[in-house]
Amino acid sequence: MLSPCIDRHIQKKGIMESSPLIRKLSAFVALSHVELAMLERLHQRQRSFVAGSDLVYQGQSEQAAYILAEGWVCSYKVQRDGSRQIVDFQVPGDFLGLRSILLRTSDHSFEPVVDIQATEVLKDDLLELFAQTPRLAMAIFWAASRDEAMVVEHLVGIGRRDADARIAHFLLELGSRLTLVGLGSREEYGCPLTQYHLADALGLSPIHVNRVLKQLREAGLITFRHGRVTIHDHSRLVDLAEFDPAYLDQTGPLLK
Amino acid sequence: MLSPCIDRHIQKKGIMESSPLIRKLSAFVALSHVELAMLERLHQRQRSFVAGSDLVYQGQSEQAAYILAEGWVCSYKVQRDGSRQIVDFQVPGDFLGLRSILLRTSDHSFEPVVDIQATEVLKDDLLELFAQTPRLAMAIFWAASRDEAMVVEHLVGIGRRDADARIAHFLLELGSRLTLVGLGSREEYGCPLTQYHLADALGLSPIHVNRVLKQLREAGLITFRHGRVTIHDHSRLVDLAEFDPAYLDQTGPLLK
DNA sequence: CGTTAGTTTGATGGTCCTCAAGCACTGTGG
DNA sequence: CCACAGTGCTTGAGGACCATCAAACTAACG
Repeated sequence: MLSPCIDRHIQKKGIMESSPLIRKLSAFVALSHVELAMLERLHQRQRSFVAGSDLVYQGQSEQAAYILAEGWVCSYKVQRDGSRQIVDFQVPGDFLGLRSILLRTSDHSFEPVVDIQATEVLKDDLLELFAQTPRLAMAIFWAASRDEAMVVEHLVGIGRRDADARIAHFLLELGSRLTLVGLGSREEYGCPLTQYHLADALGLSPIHVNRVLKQLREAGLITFRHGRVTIHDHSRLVDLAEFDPAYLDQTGPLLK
Repeated sequence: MLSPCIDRHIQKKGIMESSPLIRKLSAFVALSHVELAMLERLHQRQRSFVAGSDLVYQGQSEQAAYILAEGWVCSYKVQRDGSRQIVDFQVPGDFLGLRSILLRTSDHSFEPVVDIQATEVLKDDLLELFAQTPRLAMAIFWAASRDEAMVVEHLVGIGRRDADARIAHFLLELGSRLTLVGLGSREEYGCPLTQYHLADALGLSPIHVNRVLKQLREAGLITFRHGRVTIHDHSRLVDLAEFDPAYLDQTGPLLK
């Protein structure tokens, strides 16, 4: 009667209080107990970082990645004139710096938006994981592919959508991502970003972001306020943003 | 006296007429003979595609990637209103659709800019390669990371650079990439793109692209004409574009 | 109660888009 | 040989979207 007991233990953890990463990867593969245990072992080396001071500096040449456990981070590049472009936000369950682990220098910086908890993952840990459990390797590669798809969609938004659609699309994407890891719903989610963050991410000025947010709010579509995003009319918002979540690829486990 | 002979054979191929992919990966790892042979074996299933008709359709769910041997391709997403955003261009030696191999649906389309030659790579071939030669897997993962870094830089360009700098940066990046695979020099390279391609890639209108190109030409910086890009004043152009090629990570073999 | 971070509003102007049309080159068929 | 259509490049005029400058307002916090 031992193994059922272990079963129940893991299942309980898996369903009740599983880490955001596990929830996310479960959208791709149904993870076995062994794989869950491997992932668990990865979560040693817990680190904390305070809001505002960078984790990784642009130009730094080190080889560590992180799994974000709690809080929000943004990755960005700064220009010579001081303006910055936020490339992406990381929410719990996301990897940080996975891409730059193989490039000679990190090509961008990470800044915690709020105080965060993250677990450090060394290059060698990852390579070992890849060698031992190919399915897990696939799952992590899937997560990386999904991250890149988000960057691509972001690119399309900045290149081809006007400010309204751009903001609407961005807030809808965040909603989907947070819902996947159990931190939001279709109607609302907590969001510690300022309007300046939105501006830096979307290639707009903070003033214009403010005006568009006001407009969306008064149109009864969405409210962005006091660290909370509330979606009043989901379908009209989707229509305005031309939001098609297919690129997020989170419609349920693919591999059994 | 057999193995030296083979040696010379491979070396000759390696230096004189090696494939663009091999030249590119050699910027990351110094490849052994075994690894070279593995790569060679990947180049079965040669395919040709004609300019204009898509390789992979947006929304298609299939799992093949390609290695581009000859010609140019662009990957793009179309909007509902018909405008399109080109995400990236692929030149010889580049992978196509490597990312979408794990996502349920391809999140973008590929269009050959000119007639192309490409070799098809199946998911399983790739997985087998990964299992057998970890160093080669690393090299391919490096190439994928580099591709993503280019998309990120592209994002920054559209978000934060004005039209002049954006075009200058774009043409400088192409020059660096082509030089790496032996298809260009610091001063010039062949380029089959139209001004419409530039517009679709850079989030500008074709009209504006034309005006800016004229301006850059008259300033004695760069000429984009008759399928050829000529860089007249490299350092001033780099300055205008704030071009820092670090993100391309092609400064020579990293792993011995 | 002053300071700071974040939000809000107004006025002005520039970059870049859209509409419109002419030009150059290439290939095609009468 | 020449009209022609098609593709790509070029130029002009007017206007939209969004940036910049300036400043008031609110809320949180020591």
